[in-house]
Amino acid sequence: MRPKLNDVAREAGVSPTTVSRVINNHGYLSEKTKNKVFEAMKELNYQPNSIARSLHGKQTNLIGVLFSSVSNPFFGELVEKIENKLFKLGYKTILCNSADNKEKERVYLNMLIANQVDGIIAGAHNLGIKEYEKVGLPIISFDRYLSDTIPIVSSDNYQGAVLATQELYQNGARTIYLFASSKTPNSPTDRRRTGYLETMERLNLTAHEKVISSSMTATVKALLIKQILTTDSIDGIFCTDDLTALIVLRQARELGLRVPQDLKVIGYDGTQFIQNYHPELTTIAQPINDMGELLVELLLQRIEDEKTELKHHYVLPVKLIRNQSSSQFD
Amino acid sequence: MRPKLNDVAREAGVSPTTVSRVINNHGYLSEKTKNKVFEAMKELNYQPNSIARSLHGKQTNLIGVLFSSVSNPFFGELVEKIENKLFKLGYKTILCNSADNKEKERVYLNMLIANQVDGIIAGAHNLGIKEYEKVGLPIISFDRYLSDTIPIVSSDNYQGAVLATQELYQNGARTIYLFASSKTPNSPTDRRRTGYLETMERLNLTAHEKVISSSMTATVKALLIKQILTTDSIDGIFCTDDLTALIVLRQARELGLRVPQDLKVIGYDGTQFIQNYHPELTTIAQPINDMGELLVELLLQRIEDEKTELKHHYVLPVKLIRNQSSSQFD
DNA sequence: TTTTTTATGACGTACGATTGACATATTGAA
DNA sequence: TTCAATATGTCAATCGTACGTCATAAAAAA
Repeated sequence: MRPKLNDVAREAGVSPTTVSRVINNHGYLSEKTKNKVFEAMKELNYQPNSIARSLHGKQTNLIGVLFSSVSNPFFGELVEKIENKLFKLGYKTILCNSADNKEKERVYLNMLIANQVDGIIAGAHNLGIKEYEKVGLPIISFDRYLSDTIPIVSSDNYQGAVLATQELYQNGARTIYLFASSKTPNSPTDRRRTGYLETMERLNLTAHEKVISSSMTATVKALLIKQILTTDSIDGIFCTDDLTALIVLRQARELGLRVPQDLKVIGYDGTQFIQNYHPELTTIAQPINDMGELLVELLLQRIEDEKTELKHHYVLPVKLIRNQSSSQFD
Repeated sequence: MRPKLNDVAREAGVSPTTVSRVINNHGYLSEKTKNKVFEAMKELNYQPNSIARSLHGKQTNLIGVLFSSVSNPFFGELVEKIENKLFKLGYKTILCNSADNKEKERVYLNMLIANQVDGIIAGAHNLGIKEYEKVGLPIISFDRYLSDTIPIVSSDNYQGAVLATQELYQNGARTIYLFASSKTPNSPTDRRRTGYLETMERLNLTAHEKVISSSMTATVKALLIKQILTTDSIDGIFCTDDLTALIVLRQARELGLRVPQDLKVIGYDGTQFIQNYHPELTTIAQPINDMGELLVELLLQRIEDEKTELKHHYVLPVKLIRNQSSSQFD
């Protein structure tokens, strides 16, 4: 049986109240007593039962972190940043991988409520506004609109797309395609799409959109992309995520297309992973670190004071990482 | 204020006791009352406060999942499997990224205890046996020895190394190097090392070991590897992880070494990610799915009955995934 | 009709810690 | 010496739920 507050009191030769006071640093306390109590705690390897403390209305210091999947390096890295920051501030991360499953997301949401989490960082959004609004907990959303009261943190998707399209253009591409992972409004991909479309228009070029759905397996994506590369005559592709860009590079190589001479490719996300292991890929890097920090920062502000005025949308700048896949002399 | 059991009782026009009975399906209950209660629960959007339930001695249904980092695709995928399985069985995952930091790991361990987790899956091990033994909770370890009482789940590291080395040999390599991510006993890498060494001996070949420390950045690794490839005359490399293998492939390409003609390379892990995005790499695939399932399975057995007899070491079979990096005709 | 079985309510205690009210003792300063 | 500040103890209520004990009533079986 784990030791409890009373055991510590007995061990230290003080009253339970005093032990509680020491733990919470509450009221008058002499150094001597404090030390006695601390020693007793160490001796018994005592950890205050946070369940009991939470029941008292104290915070649980639990934060629900809801993403579709951590096996995607982008989310893996973002979740890692978030977890790190939360840990530093004394919070614990409950990891929820919704796998883009509406039902799972709903169950998770309820579970988080039942577990009295202090707040939620939501990076998976398959549910409607209503479901999120009735949660009644501080929520910060990553990169997607949930409701008018839930702040959003995202990278500058529009500007990223503009940069990407311009980069392709400046390096000589004229038949520039967009490979988008989905085509849903309210999704970040859609701002990237808009950025692409408007830039193409400004450049007086014809836009070409292809949806490479994120629900497809890599093999199917590869097949589809190979087909597009074979039938269409393309010299520039902006992929709304790096992983799709990797497939494009591979298919291009297999088809004997030279990159960047025949085909310029640019991705989006710019994870550390991509930078480390695919330094040939030009990409729009999201500020993963800053986004993680900000998500946590804002959430904690809301937790400390639920009436804190927050902007509805925090847009963080992106950065073009120019590499060989778009520019011969990088 | 969130609704409580009493509110539900009032709403449903029954006694609190009855509501509790409905929730826990305890004692005699008519369909009619059940429905009334369920409707009231839905009406008020009521979620039993799991904090309060836990305090009452029930399980918390929280599991601590301790790994060094989820941004590494291998751990990302494994954690995802674990989280999935746990979720299916009604458990919640508290994610802990120790970042190979001893202090962080210790703090996390204490935190998990304070949070009354029902058990721990430990995939980060920088602490000594004692620290893990005094946790006093069901623990299952991934791929590393923690103590005599803590079961281990791992892939067949020895056999994997044997397969890898043989594969290189059978494809003609004779100067076969081992690129190991560390050189600590008790670590899985060490069994891979042993497998390599013994196979080399059996083949009457001279072993060559190089440590490519996992604490180095990708750039430094690349530099070091380039140097080795330049000075030493090598025709086969077994890397104890896939990411290092990727760097080797890239450096070889930059040095004009043809793979697999001049140099054969084989990695270890075989994540879905590698299979999707680097289908050229021959690798020893760990059964990530099975390992995740087994880790959870064993842990829950221990939780349900702490005296369950478990084997001390569960070794799951690995599979050679033969691709172009080791064999010209794959 | 009598006895079981089924269905619900009322009440109290427990889980482990927090916290306020109140009492008492030991200091040190005025 | 006397008052205030400091230091500790006792006691009880509280958080939201679970569940055992009793009591009671209705429905079903004997």
